[in-house]
Amino acid sequence: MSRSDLSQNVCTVARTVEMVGETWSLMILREMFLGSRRFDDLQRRTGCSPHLLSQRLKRLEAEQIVERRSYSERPPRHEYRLTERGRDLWPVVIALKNWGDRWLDKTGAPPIELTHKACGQITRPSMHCSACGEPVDARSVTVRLSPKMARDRATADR
Amino acid sequence: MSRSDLSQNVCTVARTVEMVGETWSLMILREMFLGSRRFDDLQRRTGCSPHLLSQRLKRLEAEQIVERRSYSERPPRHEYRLTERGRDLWPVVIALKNWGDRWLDKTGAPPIELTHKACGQITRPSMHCSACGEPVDARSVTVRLSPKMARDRATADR
DNA sequence: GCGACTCACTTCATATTTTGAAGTGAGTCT
DNA sequence: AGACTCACTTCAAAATATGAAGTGAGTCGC
Repeated sequence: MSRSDLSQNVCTVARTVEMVGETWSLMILREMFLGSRRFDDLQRRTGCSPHLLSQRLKRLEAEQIVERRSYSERPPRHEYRLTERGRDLWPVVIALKNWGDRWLDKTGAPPIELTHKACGQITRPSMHCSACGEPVDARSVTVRLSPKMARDRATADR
Repeated sequence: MSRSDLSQNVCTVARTVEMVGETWSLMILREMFLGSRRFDDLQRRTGCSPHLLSQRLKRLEAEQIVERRSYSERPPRHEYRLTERGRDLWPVVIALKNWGDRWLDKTGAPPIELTHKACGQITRPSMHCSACGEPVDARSVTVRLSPKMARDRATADR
């Protein structure tokens, strides 16, 4: 199965992975959440080659995750902005950050520090149950697949 | 900059992306969170080629995200299990799922349904502030970079 | 009005990765 | 004995990524 066949998958994780689950797409998203908007900034701060950056931005634009807009006619200048769809990928980047801060950082002081505007405290957002509000992890839930998803996986068994 | 240079990055997001931010690694993780443990199951249910699956599992094992263990001497049989480190990647997969459920699913019934064991309710975990417990998103936080991280990004500017 | 510079890319040759089909080897099952 | 399962490995072809160099519109300083 080729990577792009994932878009046909019933599983929404698979389809999301197909859209943004590439190294440089994730790096571009990180960088945009840190505030970069311009091509050159993205290129230097992510370390991505201009060729690939250009390809990735086109894809992210086609997927309506980023928007390309002109902010000056003369000289002609553009910038890339996250759409609502794009901003909604924030938890993915935060989840990656949390894992890295916990398991890869040796200094104890994470390279990116977040402050919650509303409460003014330094925060490290984590997953909570939407029903009861308690923290949740892999072990605190049970999984149920929709019939369609179960069939999809069964079909792959042939 | 090549993909593997990301591991030298100060940013823990970059380093995490380098470790697990590949299409098939993420698919393997999804599948393991759904309960698959055996090579063949992973292969068929993710759709990954056996060659690549083998490579990815070796990498995930080297990174101590999964553990390979024998569950039968004769016949010789192995299974792969998530370590604690691996289980801690759950929020990444959930964040991908949430995004996909919101933006890609047209049916309204997500293919994977989670139930919180403690409260018995169907749940869709989301990010909450670790300090005050309120829900947080991209717009509700301010970002501060550590001096090292700021330097790292500045250096890339040369 | 010339040369240097910035931004936002594109082009191209080379290198690396992925894909998919086929094969392997230990062992069980009938 | 033959078919089958599991857990892979091998290999060639195809797809993708990398990195250096180039482009073109425009500005800035002298």
